[in-house]
Amino acid sequence: MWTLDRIDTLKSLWSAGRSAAIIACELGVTRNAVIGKVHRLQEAGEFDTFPRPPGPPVVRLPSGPARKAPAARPPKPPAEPRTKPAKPRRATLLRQMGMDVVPATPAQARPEQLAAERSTAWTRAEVRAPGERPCTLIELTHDRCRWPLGDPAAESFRYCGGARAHKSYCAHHGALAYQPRR
DNA sequence: CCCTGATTCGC
DNA sequence: GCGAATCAGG
Repeated sequence: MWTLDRIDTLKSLWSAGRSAAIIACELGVTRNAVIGKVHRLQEAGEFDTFPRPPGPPVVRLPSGPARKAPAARPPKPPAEPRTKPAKPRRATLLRQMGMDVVPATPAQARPEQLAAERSTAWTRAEVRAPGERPCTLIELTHDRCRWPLGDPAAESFRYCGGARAHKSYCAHHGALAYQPRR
């Protein structure tokens, strides 16, 4: 069911450049459900202030070197006919959500990956806002600021959680998010 | 084959 | 309104 909270989460994650598959995993629905809802919100004019920013997604997958192919494989037995279409594997979706994407030590991080992370909007959220009460997605209710803090792929990722004042944000972050045309 | 969003249309 | 199935593409 698309509650107000879930719609806000959808808008927040979609606007942050997260893919439909990732948002779907977060909300416990399918990718089609997410895409369909986004389209309906746009149709209803509800997404005017939540455009998907142009450019590549905020969280990028490493395009990494190809895995080594196994030397030889025994011939596969003919597959059983499927009764149901295959669902996307959860492991794949989790991998997409950023798990295992960042190497254990910074020294092992590939330069292009670090560059991609530096260029994301998330690194702008270093400044502490007044009234900030960092919270997880689960704790993020409708009346709390949805400004993202830190790397969404990291365990430490939080939302601002301050009192909602302007659109989806507290007064401080609302002023950052919505600036008058200069 | 991995993935992406877009569209249609029965429910 | 919802979202599975399908489509079109990287």
